[in-house]
Amino acid sequence: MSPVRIVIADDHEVVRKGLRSLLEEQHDVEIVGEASNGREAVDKVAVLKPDVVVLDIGMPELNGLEATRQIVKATPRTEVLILTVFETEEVIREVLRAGARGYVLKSDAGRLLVSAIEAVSAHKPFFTSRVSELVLAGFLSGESRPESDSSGLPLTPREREVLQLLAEGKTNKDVAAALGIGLKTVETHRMNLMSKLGLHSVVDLVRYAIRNGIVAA
Amino acid sequence: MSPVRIVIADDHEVVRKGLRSLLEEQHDVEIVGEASNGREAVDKVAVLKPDVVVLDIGMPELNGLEATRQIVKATPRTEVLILTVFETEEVIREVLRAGARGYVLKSDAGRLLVSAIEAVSAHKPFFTSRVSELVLAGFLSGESRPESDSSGLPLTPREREVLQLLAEGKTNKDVAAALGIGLKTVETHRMNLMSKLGLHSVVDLVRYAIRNGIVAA
DNA sequence: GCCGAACTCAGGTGTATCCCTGAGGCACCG
DNA sequence: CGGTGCCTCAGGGATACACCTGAGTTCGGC
Repeated sequence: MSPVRIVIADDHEVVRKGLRSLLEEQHDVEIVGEASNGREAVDKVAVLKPDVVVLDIGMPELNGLEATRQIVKATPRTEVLILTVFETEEVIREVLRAGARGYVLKSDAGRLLVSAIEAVSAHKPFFTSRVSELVLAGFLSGESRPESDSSGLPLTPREREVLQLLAEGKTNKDVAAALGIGLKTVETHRMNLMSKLGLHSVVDLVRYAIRNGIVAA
Repeated sequence: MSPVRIVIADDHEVVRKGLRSLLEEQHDVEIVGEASNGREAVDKVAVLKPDVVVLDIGMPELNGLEATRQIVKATPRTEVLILTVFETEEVIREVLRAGARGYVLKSDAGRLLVSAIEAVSAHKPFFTSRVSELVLAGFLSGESRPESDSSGLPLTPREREVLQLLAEGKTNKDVAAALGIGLKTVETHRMNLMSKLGLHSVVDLVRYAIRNGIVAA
């Protein structure tokens, strides 16, 4: 059986070289190319047509999400395996929807990455446990429990507005004044936000808002 | 000549394993330990007393800056080499001032990391070119001020520690438990923090911590 | 014209926070 | 050996937040 041919895309050279070294310890894989941004990844995959491309999400030029879309379209026989630090539900859902078959967090064990490559190269999906939870929750909420929506929901415009103001450091009272609505209404929005996002404090809301670009850090 | 003994600290397992694999290709280095957060790094360095500790900056529990301070104080014979994605002047200055001897960006070449370890293990400083520019610029632009300090009041080590834990979403009670101190003590630290920084809520503290790289967003 | 989704508001209970004052132990330093 | 800075902890009062239930409005769509 011929070795699994892989292209690695990550904007940090040290990380790429580390991954290359780590993966080449396996005798049945071959790193045929590297890319330091999304556009380069798309091009190299199109030329080299590897079995698997390992993609980071936070990359310049073209991010991993958009790169996934283009690779899936242009080189459908190459499987996409995401390797990143992001673990917010939005990002995971979007990238899986775009066609990625695997999702591994950088905080996961190195051995998991090897397993993920084995699985994905055999055209089987592979998710890290934390990602699996989210995928499963989305599956359940879509299939059996129509009402339980602790995840997988869009925020309403008003909720985003409240979230942004809260993340800017305003108190409930400040937000109420800014929007010209009652204090209790703001509290309701905040409660709904935390419920939808699975968070439990303003601090978490702020971190979420910054991570998702709703406010600048 | 005996091999250079190294401890690696990075919160991403995949990255640690990659670095280990990359560095062990050199016959003259030995990875004697790994840590996934700053506190663990400080502890392992104290026990293992390696020649070099490779530290990431964005780590939970205790960030790389604070870890550097504690390592330099507790285990002065171990040289600190920073390996991170941060390249803002403020962060670089702070960590070098804290006692780090080397600074390499994750976007730099893997070969540079090897060179850096060689230099640092020989007790010689090593900077990436981009870092060198900043260091030089700072040197030229008159680092004449004695040691008064950057902006406003200096935070004590304990305060920075409390700040980071709070910014990670922990409540006062959580922080008290994590540090093994009383709830009231945490409240005092928090009060002093807000007073020193001119802030008035935990949300502001979180934003401050993220802006200044004390915690990752 | 009814239904659902979004927005609005209220009451209540418990916990967390903010801010103040005060104070003991400890290490370092002139 | 007294001073200073840091860490530790306490009491208490005012405010804000977390979580719950319930409910009226508007507006667009089937």
